[in-house]
Amino acid sequence: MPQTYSIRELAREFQITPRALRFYEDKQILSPQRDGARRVYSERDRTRLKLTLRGKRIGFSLEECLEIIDMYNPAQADGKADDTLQLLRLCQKIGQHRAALLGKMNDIEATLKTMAKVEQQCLDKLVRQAA
Amino acid sequence: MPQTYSIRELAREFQITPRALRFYEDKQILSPQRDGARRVYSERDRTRLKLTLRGKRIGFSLEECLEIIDMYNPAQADGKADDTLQLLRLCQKIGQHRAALLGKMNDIEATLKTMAKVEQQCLDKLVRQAA
DNA sequence: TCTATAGTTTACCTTAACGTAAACTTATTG
DNA sequence: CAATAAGTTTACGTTAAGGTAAACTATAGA
Repeated sequence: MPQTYSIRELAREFQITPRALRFYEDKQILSPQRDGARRVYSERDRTRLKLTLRGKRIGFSLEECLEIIDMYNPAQADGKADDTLQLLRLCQKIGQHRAALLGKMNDIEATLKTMAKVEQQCLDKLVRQAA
Repeated sequence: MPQTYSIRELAREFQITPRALRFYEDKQILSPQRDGARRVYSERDRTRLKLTLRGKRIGFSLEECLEIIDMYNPAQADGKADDTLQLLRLCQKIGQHRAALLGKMNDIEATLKTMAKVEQQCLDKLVRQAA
């Protein structure tokens, strides 16, 4: 039988509160099963949560996270499958997201460079003071 | 004489509103001079704005942006200059920020990998449909 | 049986980052 | 001189992402 998790287990593992998990459910990011009234999270929920938190860390809103996750999640294997147009649109979206991510990478690299400079100046001063 | 900018010029250049610029001033990020009542932004303000927007794009709050900018800005050349302890603390902070940024880079790379996979699957399907 | 412990829903509160509207002041221009 | 256009302050509104409190249920252990 497949792994499942209680709300507290997931909360503890990812260092968030149960409230946040319920909130994400409200936002359609998670959709746990129920055991009576209790939420029972599946491995799929756990994965979606992980991706959500990853998205948040790089500055995406929950709405954006949801869009990205749903996009990359071929769970919609409904009857008629994806038609050509859908697939092409997906490719377009991927291109856009890739551009956004590469932009963020550039921003990070630029910041890292500045930091390295400041660190050098800083160390130089320290050396001079210790001399 | 040094370059200066009106609120509208800066707003247009960075695709934000004058309101946002006033807001950043309120948050101590910018501190434009005045010509009567009008704000006159210096090159320094422009740079700080640029760094702020860069920080925002990689998911930092305005408060974090301010901290980072002030840290990397050796404008506090006050009388007694930086003492050893201050410099060491700065190095520590830089280390922390670097770790955060590297973490974000990893998150981005992981996302890019997933995207590439999905794109491949997508293109495979398209090829099959077109065949 | 009493009491922790984990869980639930409902509902209002909070913070960040602005948006929006009102009411008013210069500066320029037809 | 009237009318834009750009700017100002003050103040209330809004959205996202939860926090927090109240009131209640279910279950496991002393």
